[in-house]
Amino acid sequence: MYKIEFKDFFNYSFSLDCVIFGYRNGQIHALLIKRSMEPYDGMWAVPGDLVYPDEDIEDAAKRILFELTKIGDIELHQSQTFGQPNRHPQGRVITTAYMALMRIEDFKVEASSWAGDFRWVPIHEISELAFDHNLILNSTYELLKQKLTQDPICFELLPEKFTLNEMQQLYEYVTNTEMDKANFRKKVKSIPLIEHKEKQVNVKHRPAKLFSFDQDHYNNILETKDYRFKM
Amino acid sequence: MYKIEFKDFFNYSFSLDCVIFGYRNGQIHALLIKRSMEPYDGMWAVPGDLVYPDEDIEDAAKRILFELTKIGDIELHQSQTFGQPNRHPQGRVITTAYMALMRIEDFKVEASSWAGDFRWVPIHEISELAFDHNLILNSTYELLKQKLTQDPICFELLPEKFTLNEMQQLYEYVTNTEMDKANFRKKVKSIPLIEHKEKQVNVKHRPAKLFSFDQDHYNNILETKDYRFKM
DNA sequence: AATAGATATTGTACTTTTGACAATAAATAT
DNA sequence: ATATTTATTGTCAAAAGTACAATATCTATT
Repeated sequence: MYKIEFKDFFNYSFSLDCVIFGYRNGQIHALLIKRSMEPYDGMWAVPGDLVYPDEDIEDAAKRILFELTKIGDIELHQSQTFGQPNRHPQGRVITTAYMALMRIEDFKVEASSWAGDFRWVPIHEISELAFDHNLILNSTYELLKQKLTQDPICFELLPEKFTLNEMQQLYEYVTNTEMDKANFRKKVKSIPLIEHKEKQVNVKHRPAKLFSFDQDHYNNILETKDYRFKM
Repeated sequence: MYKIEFKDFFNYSFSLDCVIFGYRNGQIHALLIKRSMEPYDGMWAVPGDLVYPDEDIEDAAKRILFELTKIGDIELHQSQTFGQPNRHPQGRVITTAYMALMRIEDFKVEASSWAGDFRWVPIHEISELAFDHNLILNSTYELLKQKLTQDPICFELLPEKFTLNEMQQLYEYVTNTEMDKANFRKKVKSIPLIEHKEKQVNVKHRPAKLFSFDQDHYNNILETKDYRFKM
């Protein structure tokens, strides 16, 4: 039996992986990058990076996200932590996954940030990824689906102004069930949304009313009513 | 600006903290240990330990739990990961919390395991703990409360055979609301429980029927019915 | 301007679930 | 036998959920 010395306990490394989901064409996509270094050179992966020695992990997740997308001030949800001893070929690296949701059209490429290529890939068309990233991605997608039924986060995926049908399609997609329009509307009516006078444009039929979600407005309403989001 | 070298990224340490909840006298308790070494010598803390270099983190959580309680084969739920740079005075230690639920009466002390003292402390009477363990404990208690409404885990806290009133009291405790007996029963009736012919003994009134939860039985029923636990 | 086509939006009737509260049942103690 | 105490079941109205029908409002076409 070998003896473990104290210094052996400071031989770990710690990384973060940002699972970024976006919604487009009725499908949830994940943002993947193509690795341009070993290990797993050339393979697709969830964007991640090592945590700096003096950096808080939540800050690190924000930094990585900003370096990649130039988007700050976005909400991050901690997902799970993965620590199989052999998950990284170059040493003991434990990783925590964070989840972020964004509108794909808000995403602006910044050449400087990542050497390799990147892609939005529909969640059901993702092939083999580097490391244990398939596991990380799938677990985090499960978290997303769960959170969508409990918290008003679908609005982070939908356009700033959206129709109720767009919202319904998103829920039909993630739950994989068809829903009745009228009944869906009844349920949504209890959510404190902002109702615009504007309507859809460039459609060749009756245009739908546009709605949006405002966190402050939502919080204000919740102080008077007691309402719990549930879908 | 200092240059970070590759080796600096392998200067971390990684620990696990096991938040163990038990139920007794109508209150949720957490198992705490008294530290008998620096740092925070003499303070109470959530039991935790460093992860061995070749050890999977879930295995580590099971090991720690077993060393402490001699209980194996218990379900562990990953809670959150905490990584503030200064959370450990002796270096950069990132920690993942795991949650375990048990019946306090099943707990057997083993002198060999932990030098210091230990205690079951009611969750609302916990004072200042070592490290950021108050944060860890509170966050994990929130997770417990949330899981209790979604998954059939209350049975890990209740006695093997329990009455519906005992179950109701547990839910009244965690939600901090009084519930109607009749309506609580109606809700519980849809959960596939085992109903015993036995009744409560040593009570000076009409004895209540005893129930228990069996995971296999539960899973079997779920294959035919489509039922989703919800409290 | 009238009409067809398409989707948005509202309404209605029925079923299921929830919530408040009353009534009955089964034990112990006197 | 009766009082006491808690267990368990029943009832009824309100609320929420479900299926489906009816109406409204746009564009495109004649």
